[in-house]
Amino acid sequence: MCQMSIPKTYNPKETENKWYQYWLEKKFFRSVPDHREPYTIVIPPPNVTGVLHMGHMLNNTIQDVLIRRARMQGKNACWVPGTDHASIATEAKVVALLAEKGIEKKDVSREEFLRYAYEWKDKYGGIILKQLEKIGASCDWDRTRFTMEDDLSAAVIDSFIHLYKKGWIYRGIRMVNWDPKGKTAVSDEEVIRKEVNQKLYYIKYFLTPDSGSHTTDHILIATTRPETIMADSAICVNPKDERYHHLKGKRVFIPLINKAVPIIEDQYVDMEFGTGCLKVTPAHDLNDYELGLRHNLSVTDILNDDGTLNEKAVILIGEDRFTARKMIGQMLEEKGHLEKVEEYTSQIGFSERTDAVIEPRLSLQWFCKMSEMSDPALRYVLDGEVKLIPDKFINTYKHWMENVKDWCISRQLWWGQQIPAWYNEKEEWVVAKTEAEARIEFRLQHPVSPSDNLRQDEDVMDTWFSSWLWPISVFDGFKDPDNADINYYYPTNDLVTAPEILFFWVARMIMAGHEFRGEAPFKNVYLTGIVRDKQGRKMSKSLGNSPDPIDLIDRYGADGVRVGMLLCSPAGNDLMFDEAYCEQGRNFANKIWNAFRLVKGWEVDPGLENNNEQAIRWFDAAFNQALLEIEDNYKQYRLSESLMRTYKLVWDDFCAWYLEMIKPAFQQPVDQVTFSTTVAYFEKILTLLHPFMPFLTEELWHEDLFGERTELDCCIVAAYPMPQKTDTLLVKEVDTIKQIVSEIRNIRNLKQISPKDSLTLDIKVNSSLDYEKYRNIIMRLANISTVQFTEIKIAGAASFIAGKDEFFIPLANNIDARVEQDRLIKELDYLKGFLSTVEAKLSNQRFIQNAKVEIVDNERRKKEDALSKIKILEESLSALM
RNA sequence: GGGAGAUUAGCUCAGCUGGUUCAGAGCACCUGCCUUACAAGCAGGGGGUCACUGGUUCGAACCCAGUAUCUCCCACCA
Repeated sequence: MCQMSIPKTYNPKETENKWYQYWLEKKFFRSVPDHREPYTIVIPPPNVTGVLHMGHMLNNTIQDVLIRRARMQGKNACWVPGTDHASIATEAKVVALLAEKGIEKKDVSREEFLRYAYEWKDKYGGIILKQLEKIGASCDWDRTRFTMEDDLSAAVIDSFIHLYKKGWIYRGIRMVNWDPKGKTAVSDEEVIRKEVNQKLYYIKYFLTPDSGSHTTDHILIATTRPETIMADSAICVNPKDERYHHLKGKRVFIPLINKAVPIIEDQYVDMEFGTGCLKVTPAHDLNDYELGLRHNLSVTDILNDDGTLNEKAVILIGEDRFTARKMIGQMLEEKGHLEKVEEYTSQIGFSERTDAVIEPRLSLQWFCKMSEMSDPALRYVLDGEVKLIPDKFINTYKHWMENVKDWCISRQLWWGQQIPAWYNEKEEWVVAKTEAEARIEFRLQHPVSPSDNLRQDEDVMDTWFSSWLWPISVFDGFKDPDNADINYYYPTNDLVTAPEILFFWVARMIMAGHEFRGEAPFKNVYLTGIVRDKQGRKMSKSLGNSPDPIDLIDRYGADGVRVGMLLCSPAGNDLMFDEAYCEQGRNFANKIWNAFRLVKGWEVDPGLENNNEQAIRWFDAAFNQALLEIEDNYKQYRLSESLMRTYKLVWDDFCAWYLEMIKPAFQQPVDQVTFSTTVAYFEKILTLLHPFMPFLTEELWHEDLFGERTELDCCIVAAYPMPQKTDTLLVKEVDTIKQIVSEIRNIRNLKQISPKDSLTLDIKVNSSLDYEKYRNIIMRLANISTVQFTEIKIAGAASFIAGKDEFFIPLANNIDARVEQDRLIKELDYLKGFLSTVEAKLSNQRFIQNAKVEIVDNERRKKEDALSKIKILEESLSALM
């Protein structure tokens, strides 16, 4: 037989690369504006130096499913790929690379450093996009963008100037989150808070001699940061705190450096915490800074930008802040200043990118005002113009938008777009695109100031200040605001991203969309779950609990991994990933492969008549019913359920039932109608499967079973099936037939009758179902040699009821009357119990009065059904006795 | 400290407007099968106090209140 030439298992390795290349060659991913309806997704640009992890795998699989389906539905599907320059992360990597070569960042010029950075980017920048190809991502690669390429950088600069002119970007000294490892400021959103075990030091500050008191010679202060005592400007107590009233206006010495500072009073101090005394360190704590402003305190910054102590600290100059902390602890101990040390846990901020402990630091930075932009951005979501899926994120979004603070957008880095501000020797400055324009600006704004030796701001902008423009800039909406692409593709349709960057990115894109295009950048935001391991831990490099997606693809095939990924991705929830899901995906691919082998092996005898009409009609109905449910799930972005329904349609309905119904006996030919219809069904199934399993479906699509294909006749662009009217009655009838088949198989199992031994079946029909139509199907599926209709109960037979009808399998001497009896009694008991609950309902006057008519009618029907079944069972039982 | 969500079979989850024989699916498990498409398979089967306690209702997995546990987000308590 010819099927012998086809391997028994599907081999993804051989097909995946072949078809991906073919799709590329034939430009199926390419999209240009035309008359069709556009369907657009912009990729959340991965870090240019990144490698594919499970989060990407999930994210991009979802995008690919959506884009492939849209493409097959005849839309002009455009998926724009690209990468993000990720300033801190990339710069950190380049710094590390230089360090390996023994070079320090401060020893190279900006130009040299950027050369190294570009070298690194060119070497590793493409990796993640190549990896996306492996998963089958059908991006329009001709549109690949990079957030730091010239055009996109220009967009960043333009938007900066635009917002500056509006007064929404300003420069100022503020307390910022300082990353001492990256040596840069970061935004509030880039600070990750973690619970950390710390020590709470209780330190004695002795009163100055002129403050002498009869009752005390010192005041006790609790702090987690003893290394900052040298920066103390005051000691603060709550004015209501009677314990310290007598110390008001007195002064204490800072231990070790013996600097005198005042004791002040402020409501801010919590009397319950620690000793009720707070050391005020305006340079190194946001609250203290504000306290300092209120009380006119001096600000002493004792830290360098790398977190070491500077000369203002007086002692331990050059030591790292954490080393200094331990050393100060010891020194205080030695000098008798340390009362005690307690264990203490509290939340500490860490840098998102470098994981360094964030240092609150006063510095001169650029900020973007958020209040004007957050209002409209909030409205888009509240009005439903931008849908968040799942919608539980609306609340979080709202809360953030209503409490958003100004955005620190300057970074003390070199990798990124340099801030377009220009300074003269007097530190006066203007904002302008180029030095030449800056000079002009200077003459306008500072006519008497020198403007020849201009110097551009050293800092670059936050990466998110370029990625928030992404949906516009990838279509050159800044460079050429009225071009064909932006007019056609913008606003895009769906954005698929992780909830972690809802504020970082999504919210800001909506702001930018509104500000620069007057329109939100997308209609739907699908927020995926977080990929976790079986124990529920987030997958991360440091834990080493994340499988390599490429390795998974090697082992299970891209389709298998895609299916596995989606199977465990309930809409809106985190997903507990387990490789077993990939195995299930692989097995599914294999199942389809083997269904193909079966059909492929059939030979057609044109002389044969079709006697599978009912099966054929049924599968058509079953397919349509499934399709309706699948479509409904897609509409709600329940991809996992959409896939599961497809899975069951293929495995259960098509393979387990339909193919078994029509399958010709071994080495027997099949009739033409059955064959052609089955091939057509198979083809339809391939289209339904394609978004999930692009490679396998494309491979099968081109098998000659499906006839000649022209070059461009590919599954990737085949028409996606449209839901038709479904014959639901037929589906219901076949459900009954399936039940009958299962009952017979069950009898075989119980009586240990081999499936090879045929049986006979007698049916006592009490309903209106026309079993004649299903005679063939029952005979084939249950291996029944003859089906007879009977008016009376058959004695000495295994029996069961389906619907209202009775079925008998005569089993000569194989019937144990007792067992039969027990079975019947059990069923009877259940039915009687059920009947009594129904009757209880029906005899309840309040139920009759209050319940809807349909519900009451239904209960009556249930009662009748139960009664007639009970009657049948009782008769059968008495026949047995 | 504030807010949001969750809790249904061993695991991962559906269960939509309270009402159909409603307690489901997939996987896992158990039993029997290498039945010429597929053992990555076939057939059959077992498995649940719907977290707990009350309430509303003719009727609650579903609505309300409280309790417990978990997850996430936000927040400056040294």
